[in-house]
Amino acid sequence: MTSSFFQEIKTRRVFEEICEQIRDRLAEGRLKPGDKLPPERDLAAELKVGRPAVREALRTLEQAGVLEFQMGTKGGAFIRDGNPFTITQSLHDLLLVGRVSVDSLAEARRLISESVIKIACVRGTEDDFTAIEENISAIENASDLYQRGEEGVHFFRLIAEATRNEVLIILVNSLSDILRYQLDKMGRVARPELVPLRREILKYMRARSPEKAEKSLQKYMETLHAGLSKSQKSSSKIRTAAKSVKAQK
Amino acid sequence: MTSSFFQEIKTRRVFEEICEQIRDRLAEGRLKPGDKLPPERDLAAELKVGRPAVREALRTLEQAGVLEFQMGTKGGAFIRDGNPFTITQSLHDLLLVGRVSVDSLAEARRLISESVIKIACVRGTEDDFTAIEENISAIENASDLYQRGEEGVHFFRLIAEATRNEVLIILVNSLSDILRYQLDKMGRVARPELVPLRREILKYMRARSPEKAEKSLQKYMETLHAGLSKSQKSSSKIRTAAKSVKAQK
DNA sequence: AAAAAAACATGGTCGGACCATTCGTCATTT
DNA sequence: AAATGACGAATGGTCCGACCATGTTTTTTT
Repeated sequence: MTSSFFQEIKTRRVFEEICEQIRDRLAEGRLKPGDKLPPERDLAAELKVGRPAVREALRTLEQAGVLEFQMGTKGGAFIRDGNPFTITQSLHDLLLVGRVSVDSLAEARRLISESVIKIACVRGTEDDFTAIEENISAIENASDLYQRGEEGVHFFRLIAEATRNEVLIILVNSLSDILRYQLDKMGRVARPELVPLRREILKYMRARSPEKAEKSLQKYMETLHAGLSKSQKSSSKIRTAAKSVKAQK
Repeated sequence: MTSSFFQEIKTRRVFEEICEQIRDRLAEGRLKPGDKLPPERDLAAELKVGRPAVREALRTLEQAGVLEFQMGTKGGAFIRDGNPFTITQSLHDLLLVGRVSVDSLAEARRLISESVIKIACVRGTEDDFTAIEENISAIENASDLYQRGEEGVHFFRLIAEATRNEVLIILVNSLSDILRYQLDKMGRVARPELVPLRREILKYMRARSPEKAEKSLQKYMETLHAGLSKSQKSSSKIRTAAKSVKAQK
């Protein structure tokens, strides 16, 4: 007999049914990004449930990045085209409750980035490389360490975008945002030794040399993550990154 | 003048403040997994807000995988140790609203798996390999295609677990669950040609040969994902995977 | 002592009310 | 006639109080 002969009994709550119905309409294509849901009161009447149940369902879907709200007349709940920040939030929550470590996040970023750069070498266009070049200049000319950090995350984002793979872009961005926040917490430091490496990476991308670009990126990552793992000892100092991490539009 | 001279005005809603306070308590270490929050009514009184606002906040945190609820006396809201399923849900929602494609999910899984197996070759223990061996037997002896699919996902999970990296485990599981669901939708097919490949992968893992194991995995992935990209044309048939995908405990 | 029933605490749901924000309309002013 | 401002309507945001559903604890009954 399999271990799943009996399945766990879970009381279905009203708001869960509502969520499922809305997700089903999405899957069927009867709801699409940009569409507006009926007013809460109408929805409640139609579903024969109370308004609080509807609100909890909509709130859940908002947190999931499926809905967004606008107030006032002509306001309401709109289907949005997703919100990659939910991935960041989820990963950060897993860090908060100790389910994942900073080390594992850093390693995941390193591995994914190494795959990403190889693809970016192949698929990147001259426009991508130009954008990266401008970003590198922006980093070098950054007026302060904060701005430098912002542009540093952007550096990874631009490389990921060159892959044209939405999932990789989202993952790289989420991991970068979280790790940058963790690095910031233990004090920002200048890393002038990274300057030549960035240009080296770009050079190899333009030369369409995945292996060399990957090698350069590995050196880059090594420098970037140096000292990160020490943070684990003071995990109680973790702060919620949601306040500082910029939402990914 | 920078483009961020004016910053967007965002009305802070009450429930958002409550969420932030709870996340802050988590970050400070004053709340830990297993802890129980005060009853909703008490929380509302303490925060000088209404019970609905508290409920919406708790609901949001439940959806985020930070809280779980139990009913009855001695019930309440408990801090849980995270819920990797939130990642699956988020990625699936992004697929539902068309923000990511099945192709990009498949490619991401392929790339991450290729990195994962190399690490698993190095860090895997004999226990890991034994578990994988038993899994392979389970796949071959599966009574039906459904069970075979279940065990097939488990195959990836076991390899990922050998890396000892929580983030990689979660990502591989999430991507596998979503892709398996997509594959199921277009009809399950037997793939006997995969049988020898699995044993080949395991053989190279035991031999600690990352490159050879990766090569075998690439062949495996190629077969597995064959025909997946056609699914994009009928994206309207996407169904919510939440009903079928097993929660990751 | 065991079983059944009642009491209780807690989340789940409901209905209604009122506030806050936004947009459209229309009167007022210039 | 055009800009300005006041008002009202629609909608989400919040609150209150009540009751239901569930699961634990206590009491009562057998």
